Amino acid sequence: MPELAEVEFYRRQWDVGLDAKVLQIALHPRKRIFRGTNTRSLVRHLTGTKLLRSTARGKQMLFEFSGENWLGLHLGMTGKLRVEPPAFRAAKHDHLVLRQARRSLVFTDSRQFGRVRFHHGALHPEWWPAELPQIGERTFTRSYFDRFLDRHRRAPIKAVLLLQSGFPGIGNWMADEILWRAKVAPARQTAVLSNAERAALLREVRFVARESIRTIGAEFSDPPRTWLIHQRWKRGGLCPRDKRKLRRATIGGRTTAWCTRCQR
DNA sequence: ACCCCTGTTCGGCG
DNA sequence: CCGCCGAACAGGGG
Repeated sequence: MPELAEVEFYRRQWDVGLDAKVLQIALHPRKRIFRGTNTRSLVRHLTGTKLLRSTARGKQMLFEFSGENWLGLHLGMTGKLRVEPPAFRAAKHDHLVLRQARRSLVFTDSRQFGRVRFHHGALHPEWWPAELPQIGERTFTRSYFDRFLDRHRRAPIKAVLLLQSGFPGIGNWMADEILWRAKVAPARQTAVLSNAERAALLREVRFVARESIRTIGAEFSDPPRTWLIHQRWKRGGLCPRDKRKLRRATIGGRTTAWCTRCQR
């Protein structure tokens, strides 16, 4: 499920638990979701702390707790955050439950492609990409964008848009949406893109990120009906612009939908 | 039953 | 060492 805007939506689900203490923590340390994480340390340090704030960078979320404690969550393909009553019983895929007096904060992920990390210390954890320019920040400039594309000249632009080290938060549907709006075919190598095509791509990267956060990120409401996302998984889905049947193929390792007429 | 999947990581190859 | 690709991870839904 989760790309930039969905991550933002789920992060906010736990806002109701801000400024409240974590009384108890329920987890199963052997689950794959905790790979590489010291769960004993997590439980020992986090119990009794207060949830102070949270942020997201791309698809990664960071929850800060009192006493210099940091919980990193990644939703993978099927992760979700939600809130349940205090005495709620965790179901099979509810891998982490933070009990507060008034509620339980729940992290669930059936496929466990997501991840739970923990860090105790005064500064951000080393795995937190604090310096990586985010789409929508002033640091995400045309020259930064160009330099990233130039480092991946032989790859199809679709694959490059999916690289989290350059486009934090972009996932499969957003990449298709961006390419469709910019009228660029997904298999084009970045090396052959014109200056005008690069400009269009950067413009649409920003637009799709901003608009999806405004709609999906705030209320999980649908993006405008004219967006490709509403057509791309339908059998016989049509290009919203010229009503031609969308083509589907695997590009950059992922199923890709595009219009062969308006994307060149 | 069978095929599909909004993500990341790792090993192989050039 | 770098960039690119395909497989693997795991479970649920159509």
